[in-house]
Amino acid sequence: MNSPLSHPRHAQIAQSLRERIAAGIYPVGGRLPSEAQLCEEFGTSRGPVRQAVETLRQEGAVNVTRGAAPIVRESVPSHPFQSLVSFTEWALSLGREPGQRTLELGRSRAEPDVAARLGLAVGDPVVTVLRLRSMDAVAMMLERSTFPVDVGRHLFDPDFDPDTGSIYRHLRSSGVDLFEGVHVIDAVGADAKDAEALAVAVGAPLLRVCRTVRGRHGRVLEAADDRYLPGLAAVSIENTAERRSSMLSMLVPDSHPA
Amino acid sequence: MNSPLSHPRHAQIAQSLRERIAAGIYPVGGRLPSEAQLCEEFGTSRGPVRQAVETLRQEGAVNVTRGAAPIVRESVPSHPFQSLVSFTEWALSLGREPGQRTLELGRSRAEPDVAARLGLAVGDPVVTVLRLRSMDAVAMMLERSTFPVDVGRHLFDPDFDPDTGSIYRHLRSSGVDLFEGVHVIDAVGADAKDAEALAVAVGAPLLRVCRTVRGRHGRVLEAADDRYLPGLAAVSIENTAERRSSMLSMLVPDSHPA
DNA sequence: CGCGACCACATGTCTAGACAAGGCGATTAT
DNA sequence: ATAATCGCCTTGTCTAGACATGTGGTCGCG
Repeated sequence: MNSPLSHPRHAQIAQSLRERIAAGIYPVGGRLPSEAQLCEEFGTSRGPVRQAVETLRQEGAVNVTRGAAPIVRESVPSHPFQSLVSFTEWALSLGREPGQRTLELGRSRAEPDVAARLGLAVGDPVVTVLRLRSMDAVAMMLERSTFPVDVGRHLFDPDFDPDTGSIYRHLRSSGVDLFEGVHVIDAVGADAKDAEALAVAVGAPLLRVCRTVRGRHGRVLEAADDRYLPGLAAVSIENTAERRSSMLSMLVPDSHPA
Repeated sequence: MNSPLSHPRHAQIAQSLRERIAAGIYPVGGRLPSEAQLCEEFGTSRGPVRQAVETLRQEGAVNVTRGAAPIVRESVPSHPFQSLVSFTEWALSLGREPGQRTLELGRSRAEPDVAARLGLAVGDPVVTVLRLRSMDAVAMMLERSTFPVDVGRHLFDPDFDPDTGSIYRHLRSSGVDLFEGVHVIDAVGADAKDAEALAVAVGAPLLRVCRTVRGRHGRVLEAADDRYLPGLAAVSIENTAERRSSMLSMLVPDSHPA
């Protein structure tokens, strides 16, 4: 019977703290109020307050130490899941104008590598998209995306224009539940298609991000290969000694060096 | 400091659960015992048990849903902080043999870019290391590392051999408290030094990881520029819709220095 | 045999209180 | 003036219990 239904108290408190930090009410380098003060202000016990502060700590917004109130960290804006999966959301969160030009869109049959990533058999039908993504009208990334047909068919909906809207927003509104993503990052030399679309020489270094997006029950809903122009984009990861990180691991291919 | 026996209960429970998952006692796809059962087994109230399960959830080891016991996820081994900062620890955690050859080691004066990252003035004295890192005797990465003098001076200790030991292990045992790291990842073309050390052509694509490691109070203790041969190493990041991630953000430089 | 309703059980959230351990400032001693 | 000390305050950990809410299997009905 809370006022904003379905939002638990700890989430409300966390959101309040986020907004106050963003507004400068709690300045960078300064301290948050103590848990006791927050308890009194929000009228709760320590549980929800501690959960809210813990959330902010995980987001990197505050530094928590025993014995003293949390310190507001220099702002590394944290990105919700959408920003990590959707180029459109990412650009908007940076205050920039996302753009896209669809170079190819159609049905085809899964190649072995894509089939493996999607969990399909080789030759199974899939939907593939090739889009050139830009930010503030500057070409930045070439996106090769592959969906199983029951997901990709939404891209042919009459109310969706792949040159205008965000694929992810459309998929979400179509009831596709994107839950988790794995990003594998490495460097590659531009192939012929990359070179033409991004206006670089063949073999020029590109930052490749292979995204594999799954639904809540683990089914792969998208396998993508994004190639970014270096210097325009980079991936930043932060971690501390306080906790293990499942979010980052460096991988070495199983195949041993030849 | 922290004796292993002084670990709080929730950490002990989390470690037990990790080991049981690794041993297959809780098989992948199966369910953990319910909180009530764990409470009884470990003789605690729900608090520590919930904290332990939450830790495993953040590490990506289990999927937690309301109404049913957590499901053990397909194992993506999570890496503690050390593995992300130390090439040696990383290699060992993969069961491989780390190697290194020190190409340069000495004192110099901070260039503008390094000075900015270390929080020093241009021309301040620093210690720089250039090492070729290998795994199972295969060259994999060229590491350019810079330390403030009061940190880097430990590299000249008579009991330390930069061609044998892990720099991080030595620094830690010298009392340097490495607490958090930021990794910025992009792609670059090999310069002359890279090309020679890694045996590739000038301009060949390399995966660059710029590490900035800080102590507990935010002081920068190391600024490094690691360049990996593509195909031998990649960075993997995982995140879900359940919570915001401060650990990954894609950056766009405001202006773009050569 | 198919299927919907139901219920036991699971996790999510919150309360109130207690003690332990560390930080930080004020006070005191050198 | 400087350094060590003391004590208050803050966070870390844990207990015991309560209610809300979602899952999944069972059982009965059609």
